[in-house]
Amino acid sequence: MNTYGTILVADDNAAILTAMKYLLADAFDQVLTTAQPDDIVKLMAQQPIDMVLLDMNFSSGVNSGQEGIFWLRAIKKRHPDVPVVLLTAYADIALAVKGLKNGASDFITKPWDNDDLLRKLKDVLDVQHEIVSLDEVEKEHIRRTIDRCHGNLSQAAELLGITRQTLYNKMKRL
Amino acid sequence: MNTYGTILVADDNAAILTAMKYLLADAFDQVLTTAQPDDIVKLMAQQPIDMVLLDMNFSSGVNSGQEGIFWLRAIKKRHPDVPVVLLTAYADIALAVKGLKNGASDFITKPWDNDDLLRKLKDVLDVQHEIVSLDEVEKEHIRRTIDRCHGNLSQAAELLGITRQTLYNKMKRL
DNA sequence: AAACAGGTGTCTAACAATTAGACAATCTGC
DNA sequence: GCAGATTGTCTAATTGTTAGACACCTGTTT
Repeated sequence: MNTYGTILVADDNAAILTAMKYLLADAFDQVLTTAQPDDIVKLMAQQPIDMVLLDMNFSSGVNSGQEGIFWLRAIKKRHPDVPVVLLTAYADIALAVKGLKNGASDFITKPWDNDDLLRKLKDVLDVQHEIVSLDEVEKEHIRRTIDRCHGNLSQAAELLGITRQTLYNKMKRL
Repeated sequence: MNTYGTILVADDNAAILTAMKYLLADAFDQVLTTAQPDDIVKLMAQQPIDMVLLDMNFSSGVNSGQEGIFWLRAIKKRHPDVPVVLLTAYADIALAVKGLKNGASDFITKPWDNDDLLRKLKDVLDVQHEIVSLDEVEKEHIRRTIDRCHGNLSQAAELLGITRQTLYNKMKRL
């Protein structure tokens, strides 16, 4: 597998879109670009997108990154599993933290290093979690809930919305 | 509820530990401090800790933050659900991203604003305490898996480790 | 010391969910 | 148009879940 599927690049600067098209052409099957953030969700509804590279400063006069956070949320709301990598000209720690808390996979500052950017995008797609069985998810959530209840099984069962006996059974089987 | 439990502050600067003791005394039941990172896991094994505030630059000559990442990983490995907030003197975006990717809840730069820091710690603990029923976790995981299979229910059921009929039933009930 | 409250481990019997297996109908790629 | 995969639906056997109950243990209150 030497291709990483379809990537969508959203930036209001046409020059950056062109640069990205060339930079990403080798690694990705298809490189879509748009200068209009409204198109992101539309495009994602029309065809499967494997990754989004999103500029944080769409409204040209605004550099708070709030615009980018808004579109990030819009993407994550509909497609929580599609990784979004953020791109910004302003190296702002608070913005990076906010972006990651809202589900972004990485945060890259302009000007970027081509090799570094490619490596980061590939890393994100490589690490993208494999699908786990329902049982494993259940087991993990039970483990964490019991941990949070400091070992109190009655309380854990109540929080989990199951009976204490069912919790016993699940613990035995898992 | 005007108390947020026990917080552990780890920083090799004694002055900062003292400052934190005073700053956090009102909001937290108990404020533990240590200048030795080895003590963090030891203390957490001895008593329940609700939150860790971790300095990123323990080895005084080193400012890469690698030391902090190491201890963050050590904490998260044993206690994945205990929130860890990072503290650093060097506003480094790459370090902040790495910290959050390794499970940190927030990232604060020195010098900090007292009110801002308190608010961030409280925010972390407020969202932390949300408890999710097993059904909701199940529902969410099913939704995501079906999404990833592009709507192919047979494939989704197989990945989830359940039968197609069971998947139908769960979709109806949830 | 006795009463109490909360948690544990275990059991039963009714009920609900899951399973394998089957079937025709529909969708999809070639 | 055809073959393979997917869907929607069904049955009967198996398994899991539930409410309720019981004795037991541990700390706390009276």
